[in-house]
Amino acid sequence: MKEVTLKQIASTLGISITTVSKALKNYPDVSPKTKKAVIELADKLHFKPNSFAVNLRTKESKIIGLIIPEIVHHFFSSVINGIIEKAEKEGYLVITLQSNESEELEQKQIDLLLGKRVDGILISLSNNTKNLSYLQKIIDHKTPLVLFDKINKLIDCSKVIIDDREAAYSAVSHLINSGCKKIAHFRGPLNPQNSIDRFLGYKKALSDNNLTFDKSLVYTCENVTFEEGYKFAKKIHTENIDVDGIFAITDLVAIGAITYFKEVGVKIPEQISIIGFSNWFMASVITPSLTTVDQPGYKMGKSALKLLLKEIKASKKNKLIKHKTIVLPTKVIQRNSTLI
Amino acid sequence: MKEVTLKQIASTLGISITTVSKALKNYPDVSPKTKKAVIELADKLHFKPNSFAVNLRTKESKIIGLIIPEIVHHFFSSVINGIIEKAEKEGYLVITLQSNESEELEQKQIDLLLGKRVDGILISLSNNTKNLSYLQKIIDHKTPLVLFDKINKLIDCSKVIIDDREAAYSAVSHLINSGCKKIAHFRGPLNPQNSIDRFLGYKKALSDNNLTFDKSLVYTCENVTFEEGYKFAKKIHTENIDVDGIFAITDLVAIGAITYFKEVGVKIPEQISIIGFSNWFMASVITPSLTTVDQPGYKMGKSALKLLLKEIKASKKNKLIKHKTIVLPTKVIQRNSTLI
DNA sequence: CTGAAAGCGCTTACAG
DNA sequence: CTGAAAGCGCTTACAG
Repeated sequence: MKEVTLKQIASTLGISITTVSKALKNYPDVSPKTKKAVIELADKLHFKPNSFAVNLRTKESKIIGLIIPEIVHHFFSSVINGIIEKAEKEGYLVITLQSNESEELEQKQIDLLLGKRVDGILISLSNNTKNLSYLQKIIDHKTPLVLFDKINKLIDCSKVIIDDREAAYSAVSHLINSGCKKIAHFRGPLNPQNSIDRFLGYKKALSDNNLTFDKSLVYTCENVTFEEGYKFAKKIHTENIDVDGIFAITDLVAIGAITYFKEVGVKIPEQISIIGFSNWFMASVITPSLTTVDQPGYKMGKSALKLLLKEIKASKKNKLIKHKTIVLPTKVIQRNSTLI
Repeated sequence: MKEVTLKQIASTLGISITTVSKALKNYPDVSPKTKKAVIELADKLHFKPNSFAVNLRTKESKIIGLIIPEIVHHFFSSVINGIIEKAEKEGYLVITLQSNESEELEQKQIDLLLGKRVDGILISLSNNTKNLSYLQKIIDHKTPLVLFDKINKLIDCSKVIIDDREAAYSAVSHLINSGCKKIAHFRGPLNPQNSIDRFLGYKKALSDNNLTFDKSLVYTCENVTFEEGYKFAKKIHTENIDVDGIFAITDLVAIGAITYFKEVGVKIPEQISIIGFSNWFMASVITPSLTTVDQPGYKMGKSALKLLLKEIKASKKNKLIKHKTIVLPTKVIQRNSTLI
């Protein structure tokens, strides 16, 4: 099938390419008669402007780049959902890439996206990202950038996050209010900001409630997996460590712990209470159902895209951009893995 | 930051744009000396060819379009994972869209992707897709198309699928071999091919094992949700319907049923066996763990992309394309929701 | 109201 | 080995 071009329409109608282009874009300086003729023929031929040419002229791709650590992940897939849905409504398409928690891949992907000349970039950083020069490169390149969820405070750009410290504080307070006195924390890796913040929220909740912080009760999940939750639960059980509550960095880790305790007959929540983080669908269907902190993925995706679009529009007009940080609310979802 | 162009490099070096372009593409007819000078300067200036211009000239976008019914879904997110990982390795980026099981949206998205002039399109059809003219449009447009998982047999293009009939046959045979005599089927909607095929596999397994097919034991899940699994389990229980095994169209539906039976104290698998389909991660962590059919999402994504790339290459050379259908193997994963 | 012309930044067939 | 020129298909400032 031959592609229809402006030239074709122009020559069939015996008018200039300029006039055809203007007619299709509804410029005021085209006679209604000409306009009508052009539009009719264009419709008939199913004319669609060649986006390659339009891109080249307008210097816009109408494409957003998105980099996340992992796609097969309830929270992140919810974020993607929010992003691409909103983007589509606003006339943008989204290229998604997965860093697989690799800093090296993430940097390569940033280059790919800049090379494609996407109009803006959304990133949730990998856990291992330390070198910020690539993020700075995006900014120097004048490509609008919004970080979400896994952010880095040192980068000067807009951000969409939850208040991880506050959310963790609520989670641990919930355990304390339900009677827990010795609370362990299965924390995330040492580098990412949100794993640091959740840890700090845990610590603060303990101290505000006059419980002593015991660093031997903090277990670090390097990869934030089911297996690690299982492993640390086993450690606590077999070494007879005195713990009556666990705050896990994420539902997956919590479910690993629950699975172990069930296997060995430790009663949840009677003997030990467990609270997770994120509110994956899974949390509601396991036994016992998991008390957790709801983290609004879909909403986060939508906000991040909205913010990015605003910056794209401002940057097109060469307006000064004031970076914003949006903090979305979270809440504890009470289920059966903690006492009421 | 000013973008570096061929023109700039050419004028700094006092040579022509043509020569610069050739040097960078390592054409043989450029002197080593010139080549060296060009490459060095280009490196120094971090030159990257403007992809808009390249696209316009080469008529290639190096972008693949992907449409799936739902992103927040273990199976589909695994497929996406396979697709974008493989694509990236092969020098392609992927635009993902979600049809939300809406035929109308799906058609709009096909138009969007064709408008963007993607090099190829991958689709897993929505459950409600009946009008095939849009798929035909892709083919008429000479844009390579590969359907996967949710396909339509009437479309003449390459496909990647599992043998749903065979897989369902194995699932139901597994129930029969473990002693079930009255097996219900929580089937999917009436339109999609794979829900039809799974139903046919169910029927065939019954008849091959001399069990009579009873259509009152077939329950149709319109939306294939947890809630529907729950609802039909409740119906069976409260109406005292004589059933000792259930084959559910997907793990989510199976888990809905398990959840209900657990609430009312029906023992699984002693009183009723349940087998799901897909092998979501969730299936391994609920209680009892769910016997299911493993459906290789990641692999399917990879194969579909590979096939598409082959067609893209062939079509660039105007070669005749022989469409292929790849059938990936599945297997029953025995867990605790069925008797051993 | 219409259109000739320049230009976006590249690639490539062709001439020298 | 080098480069002038055409062209990909559009947009838009400008002249008439």
